Amino acid sequence: MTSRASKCPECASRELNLDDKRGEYVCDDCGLVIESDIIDTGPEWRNFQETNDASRVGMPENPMFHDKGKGTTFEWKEGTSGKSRGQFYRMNRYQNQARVRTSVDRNLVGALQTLKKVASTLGIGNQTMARAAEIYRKAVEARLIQGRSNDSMIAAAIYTATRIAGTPRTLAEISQHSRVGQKEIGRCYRFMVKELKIRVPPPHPRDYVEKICSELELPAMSSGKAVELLGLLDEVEFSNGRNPIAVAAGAIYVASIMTGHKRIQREIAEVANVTEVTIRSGYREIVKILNIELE
DNA sequence: AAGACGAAAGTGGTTGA
DNA sequence: TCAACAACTTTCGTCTT
Repeated sequence: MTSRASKCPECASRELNLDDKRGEYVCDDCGLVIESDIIDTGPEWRNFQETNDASRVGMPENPMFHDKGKGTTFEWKEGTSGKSRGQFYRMNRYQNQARVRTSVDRNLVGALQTLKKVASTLGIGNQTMARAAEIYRKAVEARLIQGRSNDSMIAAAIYTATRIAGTPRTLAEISQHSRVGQKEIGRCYRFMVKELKIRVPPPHPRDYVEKICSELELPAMSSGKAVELLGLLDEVEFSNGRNPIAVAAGAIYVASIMTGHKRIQREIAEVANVTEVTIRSGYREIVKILNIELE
């Protein structure tokens, strides 16, 4: 049984949504702000935008650089004389030494490279990658890395970021691309989320529909139908305690038949990484609950 | 032959005493 | 800490088209 940790303490609703700009979780039903100041992904130049004070506040921070892109580099152009070239070289070197001085920064330099590599082989977008970097930075700053390997914490940060972004990757997927075992990633994830007080919404079957459907080359009509079915299933809390991927797979099977683009159970089972048996029992329950006649 | 079906036994994680 | 438990997997023989 999968536990559903995040519930609204006020009205017990499970509809908690992340307000990206404000870094808050808000209950859809009663509007209660569950926790604030989680991760601020908004631009850092609000001072300039929100007031008429035109003071210069610098570029938005880029979490993919260990110093968030704030460092200075000195450049020379073709034709600069040998003497000043040497000067520029020294200036850059001092500057770089200064930038990488603290232990946090030293850790971050290598880690962000690894993070980028792992995330891009997983096909994770820049937004989510940046969020993972931000989470990882917080973990380093909170001294959570000691006793754990960098790589496993990087993997955990990526896992967390994809879940928050609503495009969750499985532990197995991340494990495959990162040389860290699933269990280890899971352990680090739980530890990190707890220590940094990050609220991660439970994954919804809907989050997996796009990915599975596109791998099956199903048209938007079918994925739309699947999402629609999942919406109806929500009303009876069908997916409670179930593997959301399995639920999504079952709904997609039904939707593929209903929309005339049938995919066989084995195909769906393969891309969703569940067994045919699971899809079978899932979809049988779905058609029963929703009173759907197939064929 | 391909696809769907479901029984039986086993696994790993959660729950509640 | 441990047993009970639901969901899920693996395996495999059977039914349907």
